[in-house]
Amino acid sequence: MHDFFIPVIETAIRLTGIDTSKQIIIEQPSDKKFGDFSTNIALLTAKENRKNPRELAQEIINHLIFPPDTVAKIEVAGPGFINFYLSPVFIMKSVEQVLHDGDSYGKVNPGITKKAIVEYVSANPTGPLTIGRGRGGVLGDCIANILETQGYEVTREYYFNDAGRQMQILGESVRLRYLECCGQTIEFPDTHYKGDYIRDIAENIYNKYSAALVESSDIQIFKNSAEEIIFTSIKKTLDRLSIRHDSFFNEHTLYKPDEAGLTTNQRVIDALRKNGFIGEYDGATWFLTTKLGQEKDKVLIKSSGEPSYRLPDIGYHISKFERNFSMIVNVFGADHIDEYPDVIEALKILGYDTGRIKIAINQFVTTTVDGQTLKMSTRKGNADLLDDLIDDVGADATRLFFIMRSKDSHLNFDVELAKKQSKDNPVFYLQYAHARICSLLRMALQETGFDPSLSSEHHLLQLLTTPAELQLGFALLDYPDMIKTSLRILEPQKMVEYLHSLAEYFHRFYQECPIIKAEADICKARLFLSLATRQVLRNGFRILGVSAPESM
RNA sequence: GUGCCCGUAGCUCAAUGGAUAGAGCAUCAGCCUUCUAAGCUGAGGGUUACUGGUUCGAGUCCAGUCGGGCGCACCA
Repeated sequence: MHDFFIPVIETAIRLTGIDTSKQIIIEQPSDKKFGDFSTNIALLTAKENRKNPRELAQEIINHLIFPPDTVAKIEVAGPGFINFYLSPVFIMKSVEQVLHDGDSYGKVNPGITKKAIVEYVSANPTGPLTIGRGRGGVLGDCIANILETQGYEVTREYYFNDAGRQMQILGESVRLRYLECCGQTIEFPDTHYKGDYIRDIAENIYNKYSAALVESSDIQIFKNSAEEIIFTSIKKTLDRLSIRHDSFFNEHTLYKPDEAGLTTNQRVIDALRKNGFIGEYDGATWFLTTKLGQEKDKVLIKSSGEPSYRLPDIGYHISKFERNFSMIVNVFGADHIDEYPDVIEALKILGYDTGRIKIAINQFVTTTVDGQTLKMSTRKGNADLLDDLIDDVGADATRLFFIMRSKDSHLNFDVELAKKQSKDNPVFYLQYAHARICSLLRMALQETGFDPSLSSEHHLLQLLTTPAELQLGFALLDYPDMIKTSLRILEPQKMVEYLHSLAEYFHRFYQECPIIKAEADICKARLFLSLATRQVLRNGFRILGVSAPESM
């Protein structure tokens, strides 16, 4: 609706002859008695123009020209707000638009395709996915879904490294468990992976090779088997939550020389060195971040000659730029919070437009079962596993619970609540609204022969004028704006909140307005309104990755 | 010690710098011979951790204090 209001207001301001350097903001007042939309532009510009805000607001109003049957009332209120009230006809015409657009309602048709990349999960294959990773996975998936509705061609990417020290330790951990399988008594170091899955992998190898590998000190076969088994299990877990990736980017790619014989890592070092940000001491190569005001320099190449994770990370982001993504979204957990500023700084030095990069950091998840909190750590092997959670509460509840709170809030996942098949569980509230509409439409077909596809009768919607109907209609009209907001702040939680209100408005409408029992035209109009509501619920559910049951 | 996140109703959480801070759960009182009561209506419940500052206007921005979480490796 911003596009609807802004040009008209801009014109009016120009006609009043005042300074318009301030940006015009259209907002929805918290209370409907202040209108459907409102702007504070008179308040913002009054001082610099030495005018009384209320008088200025009235002057602006005098020059506002909206198309007929759109804005029913405009008034000055409070200290100088301009409040707009939409006409019922306008609201109901928007509902016709929902029915017309169907699955595309809320989507933006791009003139030029913009490319976006969303990187999420990106767990190295050292163990099964934890609940914490799951939150990031669902968050990333939803952000990617939102981007797709806004005209982006989205690449969903998983970045991983199967070469580093952690993978060595993984291989060693499996080898030790294998030796146990062969009857040896071993001492298991604290630094190694202790989870039961390591034993399973070791047994798997033992079943295949018996004791043939006992003498070999080569851990390659242990590492490789572990990687294969673990990666398969990670993908399977993600699949259960409908989280998918188009591209798995192995860090190894960055170690391959180009035509000039240089690896990406070498190119990064050279470019940073040219700009004076590389130093060599203590046998290592450093990114001189102290020059940027940080406390410590950061190692790029270890004294062993291997790159630290930071160097390929920079190279990886260069690859994102070289693949021409106009928006680059990185989703990761709060434990990686210190990782990205260095990468951004390096990219800035190298001349990349870091404004394209958006970081979405999700805070941790604590799960409570019977009031007890569980904590996770992959290495100690006491991780709370994502698979167990899905087994427990199902995919819909898992997804919805992960994103029904803002990503910045430390999520408290109440397992008992998510398990409940009752109204306490927010998942059911949303799905129930959908199922109820489906049931209603089935009944309507049976009783009145209602045909949802009769678009020639959509104009009947304009007969609807009760507060409950208009409130519901307005919410449907608001859907496209809500998606845009959700994208701007990278926050699918907005969508959950919106759908909750939509469901609530529908239930109220259903309660107050007889539908099948109403007079024929009103009946049709109300069925169309229900149909439009179901459409928006479905579109929203699709973005969140929650199923839309036809009956419950 | 330091960087980031959080502190809002009994509990879990909302609130692009706007008007009287809102939902759900829990508590209490109503609504099914009528399209799904997994629903609806109403009531109670607040010094937005604290102290200053900026602003016409602060839960929101700035400074500081207190409390909780996560980081601060030549691990990723």
